[in-house]
Amino acid sequence: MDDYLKIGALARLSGLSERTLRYYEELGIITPARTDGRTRLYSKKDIEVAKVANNLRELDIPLETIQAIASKRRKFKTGEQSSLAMAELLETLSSDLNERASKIISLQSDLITTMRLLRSCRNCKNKPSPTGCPTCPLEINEDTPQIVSLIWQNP
Amino acid sequence: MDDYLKIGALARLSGLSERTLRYYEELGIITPARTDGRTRLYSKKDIEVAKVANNLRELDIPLETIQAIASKRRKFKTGEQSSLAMAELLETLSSDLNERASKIISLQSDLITTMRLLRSCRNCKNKPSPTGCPTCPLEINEDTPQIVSLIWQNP
DNA sequence: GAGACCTTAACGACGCGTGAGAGTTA
DNA sequence: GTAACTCTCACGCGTCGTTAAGGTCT
Repeated sequence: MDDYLKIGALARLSGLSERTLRYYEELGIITPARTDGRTRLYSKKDIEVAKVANNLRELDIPLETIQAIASKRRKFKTGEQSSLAMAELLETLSSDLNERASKIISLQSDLITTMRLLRSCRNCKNKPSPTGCPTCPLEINEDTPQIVSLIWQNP
Repeated sequence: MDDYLKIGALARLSGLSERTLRYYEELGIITPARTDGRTRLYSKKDIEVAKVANNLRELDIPLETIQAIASKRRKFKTGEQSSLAMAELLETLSSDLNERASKIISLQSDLITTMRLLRSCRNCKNKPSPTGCPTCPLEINEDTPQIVSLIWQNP
């Protein structure tokens, strides 16, 4: 009995809402046991699964992918086949993550450059627009990070 | 005339769909000119904005945030005020990205460990389940990555 | 009896995909 | 004039958040 959590306790522990936990059950991602009164009982394994699912969702990994990882193994008869299929899945995920990571890194450096440029507007009394401040350091040139174009639109 | 793109051309160039470009206009993120026949004409600045928006969306940064960055400046009268507010926005974004990056890195190392474990199932003829293969290297111990619990559920 | 839990059911937001039907452009 | 493009609705989906009603468990 002590080995099981009810939904509220798991929600607090895992960071997922009760609604979300029920929804994941609908999708077959977590399959808790039940009492006679239909109260969900989450085992230690279920708890781990909930945490992992939350971690993955925080990286915006689609539920479809999570579901695939959770269910793929059952579709095979031997460890051989299953491990091959699983490895392929994880490989795909891993290379996705690599792409994301490199995008994040390059965006980070753009952000830092942009914040440095912005610091030189610290005492500027001009109107913050291309027409109000035509010599603004934000005015686009070759070295300006792309993201500046989002800030420095007309008017 | 040559300086403007119509929606189809921009879609091909930016990676955003036509629908998405129209939606971003609804939100005020991109505001193209129009011909007399209401065909949208995107300037070079608009094109940059579209690309940036796409980059940010590929990192699952919410449109709300993109919209905020695109519109915040206009709400202030001087460069001073605007740059302060903008810096705050970018700061928040940057620290979000830091968190994401570190989550990605730790997940990546879990994935690599897991794929290594899976390689030892390469010639296994057992049924891939805790009961079918009780000595499986995936069986959870202290060093097993959390994500394995997603793979290695019952039955 | 109080508080946590159950189910069903429904509505809403976000970020678009998809299609219909009509109009524009080269 | 015709082919290719574009326009404006408008509905639908996934992933929940939220509220509600009415019941059950401990």
